[in-house]
Amino acid sequence: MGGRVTATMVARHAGVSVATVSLVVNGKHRGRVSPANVAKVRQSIAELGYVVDRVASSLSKGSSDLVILISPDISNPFFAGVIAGIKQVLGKRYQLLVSVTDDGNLPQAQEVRASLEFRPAALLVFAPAETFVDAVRGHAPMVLIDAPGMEHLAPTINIDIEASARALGEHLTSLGHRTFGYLDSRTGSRTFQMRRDALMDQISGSGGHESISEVATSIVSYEAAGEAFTQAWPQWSRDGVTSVICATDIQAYGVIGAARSLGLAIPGDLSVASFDNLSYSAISSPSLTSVELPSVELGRSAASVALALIDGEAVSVSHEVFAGQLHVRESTAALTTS
Amino acid sequence: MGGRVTATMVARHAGVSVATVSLVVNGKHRGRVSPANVAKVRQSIAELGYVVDRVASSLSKGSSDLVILISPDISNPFFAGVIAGIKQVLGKRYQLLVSVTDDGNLPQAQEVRASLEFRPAALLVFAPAETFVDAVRGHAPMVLIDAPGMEHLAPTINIDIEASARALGEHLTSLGHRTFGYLDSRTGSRTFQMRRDALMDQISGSGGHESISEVATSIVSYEAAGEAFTQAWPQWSRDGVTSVICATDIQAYGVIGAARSLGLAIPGDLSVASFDNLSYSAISSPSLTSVELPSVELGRSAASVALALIDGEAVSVSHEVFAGQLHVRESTAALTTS
DNA sequence: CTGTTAGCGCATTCAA
DNA sequence: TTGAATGCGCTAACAG
Repeated sequence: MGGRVTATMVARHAGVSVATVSLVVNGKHRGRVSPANVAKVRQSIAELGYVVDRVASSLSKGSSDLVILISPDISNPFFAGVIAGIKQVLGKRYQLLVSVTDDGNLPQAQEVRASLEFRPAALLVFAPAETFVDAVRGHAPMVLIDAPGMEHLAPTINIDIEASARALGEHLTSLGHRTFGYLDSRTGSRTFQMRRDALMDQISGSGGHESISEVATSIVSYEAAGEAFTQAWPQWSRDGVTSVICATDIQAYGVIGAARSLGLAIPGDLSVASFDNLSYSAISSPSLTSVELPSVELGRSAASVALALIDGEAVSVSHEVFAGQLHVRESTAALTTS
Repeated sequence: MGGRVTATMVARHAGVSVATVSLVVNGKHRGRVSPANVAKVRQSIAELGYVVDRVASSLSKGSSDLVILISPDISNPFFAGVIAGIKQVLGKRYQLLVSVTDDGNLPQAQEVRASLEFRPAALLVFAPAETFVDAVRGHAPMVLIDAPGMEHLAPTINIDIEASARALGEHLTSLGHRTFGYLDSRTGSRTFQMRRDALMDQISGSGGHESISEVATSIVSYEAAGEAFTQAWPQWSRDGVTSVICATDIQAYGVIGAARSLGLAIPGDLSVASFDNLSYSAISSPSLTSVELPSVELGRSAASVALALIDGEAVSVSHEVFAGQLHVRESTAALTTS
């Protein structure tokens, strides 16, 4: 306390005015401040240990240097990749504020509005609910991540989930599977819905194949997924389900764990596959067949668009799409018995 | 743009002064504003869609409602637990800003200073380096998490890593293991050092037992750990190592993967154990013997102390300690052959 | 109880 | 090229 160094103190120390100090610290002194004064100011700044007060600066400028990412669930390591990508592109100039929604819910208008109170330079919203966009109304540049179907609302970075889902469907049908159980994510994000829809399209569209027998739902957690599976299995078993597909890897782990408890062999009795391709999926036992989602690229791209928006470039509702990649591993196998 | 509603506009709309509006929005109107005016203000706020500008508010008050967590590595799911715990306690009043350090480095003075620019209500620093504390000097209340040996600098929440490490050591020695390899974390945090030291104490102190033969080091990543193990194994093998202990679960996964590539059976040829007890550790194959670290409790406790500090309570350099819990699983087994 | 006033620290006019 | 003055929107002290 009391230890705060202000621009006024620097100005006095350097024998110049606050305005001069401001110009120097913001690098706007090209031909506006004499080299001698620039040097004096720099010296004083160093001696006094002055740091710009971003709060005051933000108030004066009308917007902060904060880029806020609103994301539904960072317990999924997938987000670590997204965040890493964002940070790479943002660099030192902007601080990333990660605002986590409660309980894996989709970002709502409320969260967006709360974030707006900080006058962020930009807002990155992951898998938003459909209803929230009005809240923003040109208050801050906004980029949507993984929000298929919302491209008309704001620049959006999407995963080409359809192609990936199809690839997964093809893989499983080619192994002889005909009846599937699907474990969805309860957050109800569009992206999850599309994963499921594209899969069902592929499977039922392959001619003569039965469609997914039933859809169980759980929040994205190991335990919840295990419980959901345990509950669904009696019915699924009667329906002849030979393969379970999960919206996320974490849920697949839960299913595998629960299936073991039920005495099922993976992939002998049941094939399991999912979306995310976390690192562990390569080494788990059985290793997990999974669709790799380009998390880092997603983050990088979103941040790039945000920067362009901040700089006033009229990003024409860009709609970038990154493709996923299917990794076939031990958890899926051909149907051996009938 | 142009759409920003200010307190002045609300005041005019409600026919009162800005001061009254301020009192109402801050809930400080108990006996200071007439019920009639409170109602009018509330009404106007709703009609106009007014939101407090936290930037201006922060400048005026001298500190923001931001609680900043500086953490070295959110790609480790362990942190998701810590963050969840913090958010539980912080509630709606304070926003949590997660500031991730680059590349899994320990939080340095630089990160702390940058965070200070936002005038946070409090700072939570995870596994800090020893050199950084001067940067804060009473600018903001600070709580250290998992920082053994730094209790004299600030209120600290620690894991009782010694007891856990001892439990792990006992488990392994009781299985007949006498020679150990240890895979450390390169970040060099005190907590990692203590994990190792306590283990060595236990092992060598058990009388007649050989101590850990050698210490390999890697950053906390699956790949790096695998490489470190592959490099260390020839020597370890000659030394008679029968058990490898890792500073984190993620590294243990790497070791298990690498060991497999070398044709080693786990736990037949080699027992593996570690610290963290991530969810996956229960279902990996072999499932992993691991010390559970109380991540959520850690976060909750740190946030509680932070709130107390914010409220001006003189937290007497509290030094809370949470115990870990050993989960024995398949990756460790008794020595069968000699 | 209520309104008026004076900053918070900085960026940005506008004169000089 | 520089400095003094103004305002960003709000809170807190003060006066009514």
